[in-house]
Amino acid sequence: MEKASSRKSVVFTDRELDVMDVLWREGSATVADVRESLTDELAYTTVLTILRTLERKGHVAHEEEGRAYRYHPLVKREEAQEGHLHRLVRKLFSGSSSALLTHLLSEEDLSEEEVSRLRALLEERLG
Amino acid sequence: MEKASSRKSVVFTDRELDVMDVLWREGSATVADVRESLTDELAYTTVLTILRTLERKGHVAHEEEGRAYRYHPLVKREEAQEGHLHRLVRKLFSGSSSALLTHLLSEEDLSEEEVSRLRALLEERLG
DNA sequence: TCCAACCTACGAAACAACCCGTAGAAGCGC
DNA sequence: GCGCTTCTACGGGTTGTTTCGTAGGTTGGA
Repeated sequence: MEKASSRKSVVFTDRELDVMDVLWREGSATVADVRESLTDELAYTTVLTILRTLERKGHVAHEEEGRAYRYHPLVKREEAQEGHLHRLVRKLFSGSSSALLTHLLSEEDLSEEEVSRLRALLEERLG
Repeated sequence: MEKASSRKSVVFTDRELDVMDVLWREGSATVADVRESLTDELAYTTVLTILRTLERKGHVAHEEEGRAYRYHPLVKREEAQEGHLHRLVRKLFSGSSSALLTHLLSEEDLSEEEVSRLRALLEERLG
């Protein structure tokens, strides 16, 4: 009997990611906080709706703070990164992480500093 | 005046990716071909609809072959990889490619061979 | 007290993704 | 010719995303 990992990979929509990004950066935030931190100008109720959706999906929770709600993330940024990354690898890179890495190394513009940091990481990995 | 890069980054939906994957692997394919190559069992017309959508979006084109259509991709897999990757980096990794690389190196299971291949790539990059 | 400001709840419109059924054209076999 | 198969065209249903307006509650101050 296959006992699969019961953890479902975490994936967000574009707008949800914008909102989650604020929560991850600030730790927690009210609706007004989120709205102010977003680069796109959205109506107050729009932000609230997104947060309510995220809560329904189990990605955030809230507690009352005065007459407002304070929302905080229930999933870590790292989990989302992993979820989206796995998806990308599976769907576009034929399941090969190294193909993605190769692509990144050759296509993206990395600073000298970044390159050498990666090299250090690889060395450690090989060590 | 800001003259932005006129190239819009190529992004596909999940199902579209499934279909594009077939076209990229086979070079070109008829509706029936695509349908057979897909792992999920979809109705014939469903596959056709997806292909027509992709054509409307300018991602594939077709020519007649006998009484059927033969579809072929207009965008390269690499372009899609780049598009999705950029999106991921921008939305989840704060625009830092190296953060993604670091994540990949530490989290994913890479074979020894893959690791050394990457090291070679990195050396080349540094040289 | 009463109004303006701010909050949540709710509904709904617009659009896209996803899936498929039916209609109708075209060809093959008998 | 006639029926069966195979193909495209088209429309529609369901669900999810995104956006916002309106309603109604609460609070702080004039």
